[in-house]
Amino acid sequence: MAWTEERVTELKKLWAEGHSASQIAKQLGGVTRNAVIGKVHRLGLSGRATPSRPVKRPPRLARPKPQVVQPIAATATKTTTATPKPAREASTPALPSRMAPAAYVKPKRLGNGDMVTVMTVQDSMCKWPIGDPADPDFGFCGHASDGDSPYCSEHAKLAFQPSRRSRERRDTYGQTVRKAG
DNA sequence: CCCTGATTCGC
DNA sequence: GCGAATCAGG
Repeated sequence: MAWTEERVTELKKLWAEGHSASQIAKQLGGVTRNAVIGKVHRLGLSGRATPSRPVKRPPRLARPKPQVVQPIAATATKTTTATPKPAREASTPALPSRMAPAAYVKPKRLGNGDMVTVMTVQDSMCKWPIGDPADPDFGFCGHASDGDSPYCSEHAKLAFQPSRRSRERRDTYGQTVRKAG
């Protein structure tokens, strides 16, 4: 497929609209995304609004030649192919930068008893939810958790009950909940 | 493993 | 000029 003026125009348009190279290639048809990118570069309109990163990588080495077929030359000039083992780079001295644990924030009385909030709950504290997450007063139990459990011994019992009869219907919990953060 | 754009280079 | 191969990264 040749790059006719029309196709180039379309390419420019789609590219300007922010479509990805693969999208454009798909729409134009007959070309791969590589072709699109190549054309885009040749047209000199490569850097639009870079989707994510500025990406400034150092110059890449020239494309190594695969040299798939290697018929044995009559005049064997190359005797041995030295295979230099890439010496293991010196490992970066790991910085012992360990973040100091956040200062313990003593749960204040929020009018919710011993409850802690999402801001104050932390490790070793029972994370059993109290109240409605949508509620401003929502918080957690906050009692000492039971070992590895995220809950205190009391709530752990509630949290890990064997099974609820059976989950006859799985309607409510499909994949609907995803961004309830 | 999916995707993205970037680059090189044989054609 | 073209685009596959490859790279570098999200």
